[in-house]
Amino acid sequence: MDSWAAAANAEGPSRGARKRAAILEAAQQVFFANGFVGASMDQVAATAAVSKQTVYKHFSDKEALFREVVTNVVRARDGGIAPDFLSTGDGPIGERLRSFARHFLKGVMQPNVLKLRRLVIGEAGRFPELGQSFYDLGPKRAAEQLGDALREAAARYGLSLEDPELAAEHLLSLILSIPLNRAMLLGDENSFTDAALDRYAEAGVTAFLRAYGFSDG
Amino acid sequence: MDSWAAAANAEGPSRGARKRAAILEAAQQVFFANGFVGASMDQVAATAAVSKQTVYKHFSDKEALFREVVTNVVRARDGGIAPDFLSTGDGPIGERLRSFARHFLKGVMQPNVLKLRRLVIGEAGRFPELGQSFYDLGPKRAAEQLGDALREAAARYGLSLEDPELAAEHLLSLILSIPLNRAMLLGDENSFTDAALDRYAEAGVTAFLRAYGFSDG
DNA sequence: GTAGTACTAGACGGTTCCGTACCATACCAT
DNA sequence: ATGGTATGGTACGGAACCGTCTAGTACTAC
Repeated sequence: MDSWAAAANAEGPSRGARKRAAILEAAQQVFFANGFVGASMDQVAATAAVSKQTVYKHFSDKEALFREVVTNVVRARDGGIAPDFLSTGDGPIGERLRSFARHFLKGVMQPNVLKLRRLVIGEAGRFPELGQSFYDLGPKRAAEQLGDALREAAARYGLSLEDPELAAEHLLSLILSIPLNRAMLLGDENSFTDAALDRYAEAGVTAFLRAYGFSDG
Repeated sequence: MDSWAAAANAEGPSRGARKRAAILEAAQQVFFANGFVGASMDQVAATAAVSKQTVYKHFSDKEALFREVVTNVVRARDGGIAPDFLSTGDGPIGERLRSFARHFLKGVMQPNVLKLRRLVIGEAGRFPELGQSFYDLGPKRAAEQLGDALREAAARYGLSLEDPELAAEHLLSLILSIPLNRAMLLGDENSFTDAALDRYAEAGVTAFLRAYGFSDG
């Protein structure tokens, strides 16, 4: 009879879980648009089509909700970057890096990731631990994983990388620093086409290959 | 008798100008610490040791004061970067770039500049034109000026730079992307020593010279 | 069906904040 | 000295917001 109940009984999330998810998504939207101080709990409740009481039944207060939103998005973007790079097996280093760079840059430049980054930077004073989480699971992880991959690749090419993680950070800087910096300061309307991002990826990889002595291919 | 009045008559700023400056400095401090929404006008007045009435006599409202603070700091850091690079005359390109890189990185990583950047990024949605100003007078100008200098230098070395501004942005990325990214996300306590910054500058310039075919020296 | 839980809708106290108003006081040119 | 102006101290209206509370309603499990 009740298809909702049936679906819920079969496999769907419980009512509470559904409400909770709706609140988190609404809160993400509101916090992304207005920042922590600028967002109001009434606005979150209204956007989630939920009573304010329900919001406070799921999250103890505004700060807790904010932390949940941020760590939620950070975790969603988790999983690391290594697969992107390693999946292409053992082709020529240039193509592997270019493929990785395009994919990675597209990922980092997604609107939600940009909004999260702006939010975390803006609230770095109020929530230092969130900045730390973002850094550890984002740039830090990327540099570590890419550094490992670069060391292997360099060995295969008979090159010695004395500081693979620094090399990785240089590569990441060359790839995404230009568009990311622009996006941070100029807002979301001023976004990039995929083709433009690909050009930054290509140019960054090309410069990196020359800087670190990899023969292009 | 009245040394203040005498000084004021001789050369000092008027009383109004002094109050205005005090308000701007206090507002800078309060906005940097709490963001636009988080800062209160009462706090600004108290920090400036000034009545709130006086604040509103000099600045029409909170937004106007905020804009003044930001454009003020942006202008203070104006003057461009070209002098740093060009002043060293026509020595070897490697040394000129290393000297420039150390100086430039130290400038960008000053606490006030970092705080301003965080503030502008955090409020980019509310004040897009401030992000634009910051970008135009900061990264944009730096890339343009450095691009010009690089084109000249390349010509002298018999190299052809097909896109000097991209090369300049690559150099700037290599120099400051790593510490700047960290500083944005991890807050001010986690700051860098001058020696650490110098290492980033050196490593970035070294990578750049190899990437763009300049013989090091 | 029925008990128990989750939810809705709205009001409320307490607080904060913006921008203004009022009046007394300190400053400044003449 | 003195009149006019800038400022200090403070209170106030109006609004927003957080977190709580109260009653009534929908849903879920048994």
